[in-house]
Amino acid sequence: MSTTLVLFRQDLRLHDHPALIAAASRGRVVPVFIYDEEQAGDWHLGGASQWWLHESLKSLESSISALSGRLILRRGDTISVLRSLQQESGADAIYFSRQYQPWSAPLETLINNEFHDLNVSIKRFPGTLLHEPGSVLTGSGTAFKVFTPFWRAANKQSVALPLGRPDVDWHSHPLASDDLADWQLQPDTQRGVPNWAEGWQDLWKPGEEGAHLALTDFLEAPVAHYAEGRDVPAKRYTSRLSPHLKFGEISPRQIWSAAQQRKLSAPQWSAPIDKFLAEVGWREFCYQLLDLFNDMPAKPFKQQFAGFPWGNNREHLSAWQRGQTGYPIVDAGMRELQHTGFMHNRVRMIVASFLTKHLLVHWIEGERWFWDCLLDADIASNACSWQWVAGSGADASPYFRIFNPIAQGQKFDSEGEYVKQWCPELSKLPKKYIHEPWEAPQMTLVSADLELGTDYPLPIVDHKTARLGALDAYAVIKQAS
DNA sequence: TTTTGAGTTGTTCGA
DNA sequence: GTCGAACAACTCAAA
Repeated sequence: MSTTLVLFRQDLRLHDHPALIAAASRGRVVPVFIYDEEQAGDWHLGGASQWWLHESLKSLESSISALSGRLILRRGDTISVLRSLQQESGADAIYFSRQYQPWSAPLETLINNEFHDLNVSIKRFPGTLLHEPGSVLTGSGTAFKVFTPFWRAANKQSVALPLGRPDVDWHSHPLASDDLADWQLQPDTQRGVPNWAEGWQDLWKPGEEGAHLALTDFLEAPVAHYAEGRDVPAKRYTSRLSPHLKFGEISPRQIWSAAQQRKLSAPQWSAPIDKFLAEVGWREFCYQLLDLFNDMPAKPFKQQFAGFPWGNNREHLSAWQRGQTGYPIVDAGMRELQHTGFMHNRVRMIVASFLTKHLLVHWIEGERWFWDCLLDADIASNACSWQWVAGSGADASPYFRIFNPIAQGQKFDSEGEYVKQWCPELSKLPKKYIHEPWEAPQMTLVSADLELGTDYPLPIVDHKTARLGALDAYAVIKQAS
């Protein structure tokens, strides 16, 4: 009887899991998750993501327990842990889903080398992307660097139907397993750590079941309004699937398949459903770009940006991080991020444009902050999106596209609902001034119980001046290219 | 090889 | 108040 170690990584699900299916078909299965803090180097899981990981593992643990199995948790160096687990369990194979982070391929090679001479079969399986990097190419065989043609070409390829959950003969040997709580992935108020994740339990339902609920709820009705609604941060017209997808609680092809079915049952919603799928397409696009350019998280994709005159104003960066820039839509977004581990997509663009263009702070600072604060922080999407906003990425936003935080607020949060939710000190301000409180007459401020500079900051930079400054800075790039 | 058309999400200015 | 043009030129992808 064969025994296979299934190494769970960012694929914390039991359905549509090719590695698990293959393992189940050959005999007993030992499900393992290894918490390796060194593996990703600078890009170890951020705080918010650690919270989610804890919850997601708890969920996977209980799903496996319900099927009379036991998820083995171990902490430490992946190779050493695998070596001892293989010995303890007598496994003759190790299966896992392929991952695409820059540090994943080297690790997979190490695993191969480690077990090569021990007669342990190492196999990796797809399951994290719709299209493997390298499988969607231009006519001349190169990677696409523009999204639209990439997605058109990708859509000409078929996507297989998702697979079901296999019947698994779980290994019953008493292997030692860590207690999840000992990993201290979450703030521990008993140890005096402030509970920055207060209330997150009510906002999110990590785990495979929660992922499918989110998908079903979204496709049930909100998706109908997706095309325009996704731009309104006060409304719930986005899927909020990103953290589930990041941890692989749901696979992109499960999403793809459910969306295609929805197009059949609600053909009138085909357009917004395709719009939604294009966002899944962006995730694919980002991963194939990362595959093409491993340094994406730290280096500009466009060479000429290496000499960009970024400022390094720590006070500006700190005001941005704390949601104290004096621009309500920016501050609301940054506070939503702090309080929920999430930020609405439209607002992500606004705050990112503000940091990189108004404040001329290097995009990598924003990338790092998002990495720590976002539940859905994903190495490919995060890096590509920051570079897209900054202008240094593939298919990037042109340099002169500088979001006006006042106009964006007025356009997408016209009633000021979103701002009032996250910046309660502005809640009595009439909506005429909600996106530019400094324009309000003194009388209005008094009756709104608001003293600018005390209750809420004055703008840390003037929009018009900052915009011109950004255009100047980008002129340097023009000359360089 | 050369040519041609197109490219996620915007803003400002002036008619 | 609304609308179109300018912003600036480049790179990509396909014919």
